[in-house]
Amino acid sequence: MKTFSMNQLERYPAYLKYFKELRDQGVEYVSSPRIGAKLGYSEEQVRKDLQCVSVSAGRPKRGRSVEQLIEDLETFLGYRDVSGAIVIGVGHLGGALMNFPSFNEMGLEILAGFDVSPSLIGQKIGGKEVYDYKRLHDLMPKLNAHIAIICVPASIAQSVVDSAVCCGAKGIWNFAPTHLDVPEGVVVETVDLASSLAVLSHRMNEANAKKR
Amino acid sequence: MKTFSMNQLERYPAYLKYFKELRDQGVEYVSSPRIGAKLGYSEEQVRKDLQCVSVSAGRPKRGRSVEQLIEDLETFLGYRDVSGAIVIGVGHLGGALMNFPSFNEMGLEILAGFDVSPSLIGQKIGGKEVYDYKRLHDLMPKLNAHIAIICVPASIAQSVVDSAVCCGAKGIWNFAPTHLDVPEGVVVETVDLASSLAVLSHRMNEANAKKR
DNA sequence: GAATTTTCGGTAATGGTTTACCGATACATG
DNA sequence: CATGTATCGGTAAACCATTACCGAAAATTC
Repeated sequence: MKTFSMNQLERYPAYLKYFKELRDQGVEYVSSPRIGAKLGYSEEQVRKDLQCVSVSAGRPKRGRSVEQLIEDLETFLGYRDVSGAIVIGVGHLGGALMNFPSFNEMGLEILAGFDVSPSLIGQKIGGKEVYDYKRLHDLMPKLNAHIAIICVPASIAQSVVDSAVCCGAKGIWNFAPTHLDVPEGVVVETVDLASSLAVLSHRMNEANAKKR
Repeated sequence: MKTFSMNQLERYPAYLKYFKELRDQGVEYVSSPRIGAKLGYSEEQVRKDLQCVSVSAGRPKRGRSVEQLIEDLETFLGYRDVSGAIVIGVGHLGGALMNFPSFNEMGLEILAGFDVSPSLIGQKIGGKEVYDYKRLHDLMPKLNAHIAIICVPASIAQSVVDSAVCCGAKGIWNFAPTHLDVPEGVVVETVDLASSLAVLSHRMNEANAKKR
């Protein structure tokens, strides 16, 4: 197995999803050009991406085994070892994530939510209990959760993260629009809607300018 | 103004957010090293990033004018011209986006939602009406919405996007976990949670492996 | 007002990612 | 069984992004 870049890593889930579709359709083999056409990548890029994660080689004129690719990618992405996570901040977004059905397929299990709002504490959202945020120190270690999903306002996100790290969080999935500092050994991944929107707007302007 | 990359574009919203915080604190000037320390970038990168969007030069020993930076970035990011958008699929996620308060600050105005569920049609979510999806062709042009925010299941996302494009959508903000094909002149930006999670998991594994 | 410090802008070097190309190989076809 | 074609893996080139460096300039200090 070769080395791979962050960009490649970001593409792998899309490959896996497509391969599962193919499997459901009964397709046994798939070629790089076909994959590229479907997902919007060049065939060279597809080949290079898959070479990094695939144990077996592709066969000329046929392509690669769909079943094998799925196995390789699931193993590579860690979808077969489940990590426990908690959601901190069960507002609209936090609640939506707790209701998200497909995290389980990705090796992520949301175990519980935490919030300060009395109207939420004790409720079940997406089948998981919402606990009082005060009980984080007590419950997070017991739940054996290593990922904290941060859905609180930006203004308090840093202090919430500090608490989560203190309770044993090794990964922070940050949905608050702010940069977070964490100690060595803890990882932060931020989902930044503002960035995504900036890219969309910019490309829309570009497309519009080109037209004229 | 120089050329800039997509990566830089993604960083600009974070800069802007920080500069607004500084303004609220009454800070008038800010230097690149200070910005970098706060946001986790190198000072060289900050300088290069800001040189691309800033009209005025920074001053040695002082830095750049916070007020000027905010103006430059807001103009550059298009936060001063508002685009109308609609949400298609008012489930947990779509509803959360309709309730999101800060899109207005980013030049995005959500005008309405569309869904097929009778229990949602006619409701108000985040102060905006939810209409029957059947009325998309009728209403989308009247609303003058150019962005469609896709929050439907992946299986129907492509057909929904085709309809939205047909109704005049020039930009697609895609929250469905699937690749979408659109005609020339239309832009798609996908928010891919699976990718983000893959990066988080991978970096957690790396951090964990390093520790030993 | 001279010396020191901080930050600046610009350019060069580095590192990383994507694209392009090429000979080899397995399958399909006649 | 020979020929043609689609796809493969690998390597080289091109492209883009980040990092490092340096002389200059504005503010501060003495």
